[in-house]
Amino acid sequence: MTAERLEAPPGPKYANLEWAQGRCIEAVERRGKFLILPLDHGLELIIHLGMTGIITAEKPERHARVRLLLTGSEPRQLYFRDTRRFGRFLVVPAGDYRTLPTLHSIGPEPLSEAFTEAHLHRALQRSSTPIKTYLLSQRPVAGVGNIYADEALWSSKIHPLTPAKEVPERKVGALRDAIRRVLRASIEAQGTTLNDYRTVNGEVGAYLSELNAYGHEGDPCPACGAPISRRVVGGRSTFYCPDCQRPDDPPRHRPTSLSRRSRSARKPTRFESSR
DNA sequence: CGCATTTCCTGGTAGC
DNA sequence: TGCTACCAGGAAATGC
Repeated sequence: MTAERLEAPPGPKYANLEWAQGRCIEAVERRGKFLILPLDHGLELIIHLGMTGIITAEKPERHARVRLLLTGSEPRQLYFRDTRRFGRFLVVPAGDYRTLPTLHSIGPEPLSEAFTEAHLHRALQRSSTPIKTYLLSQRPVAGVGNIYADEALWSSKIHPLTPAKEVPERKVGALRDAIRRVLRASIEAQGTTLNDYRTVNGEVGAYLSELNAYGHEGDPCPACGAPISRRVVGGRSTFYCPDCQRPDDPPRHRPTSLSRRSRSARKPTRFESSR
């Protein structure tokens, strides 16, 4: 194969493409959101699609960053198109992730047996950063992005600003299960298309219609009817139910319209008061 | 080291 | 219509 840099400036996001010259792709693997393609001669091709990246056999009219020439018995061309340049496409010595620090500290695959409640509990004990931000760091578990962090926290009734180590022990199992359930369901629906995302076959993902919190500011919470709130956490849009996801214990029973009314006059929660 | 904030990047759109 | 301002977010860089 060969890999040719097209509309892409020099820099760490598209590094060492010349090393791919003459190499063979030996496998296609994945860790979290990173694609890892082991090459011969002890190299690896690392691809991260970012927000808008896609691998396509058709030459894109715009934003083609890399062209791969596969020189097998049946030569093929593949293009990496990446409108917003949030993606990466680079060659590294196998396992040398010095320019990809997230791959150093990435957590277990969410759908693997390694991602247990005990693992998540231990991981959460290590950080006092807000649980939402910590999930996005990829450290406790791989592959959770902004949408699925919000959905999993909504499902497990955890306020996104809760310091990771303060997530109640009894909710850790629910969070682990919610992460797995949400990711499985989204994969089943071919992902979530807000604007740009397309599957490898060019189709939109249908999980958008299954979202309970993300993007639903002001809409009634599907669980309790309270309006979904939005605020910025760690620089990212964050949607949550201020009633289901209270910092302290959630209601024990399904709320009635009477108890909802009474809660609307409740004192601000610890996170609301620090705004 | 931990944690918070800023940066990268383009296209779509709200508002005037 | 044309302009500016802002928003979307994964991961790295920067600041303290």
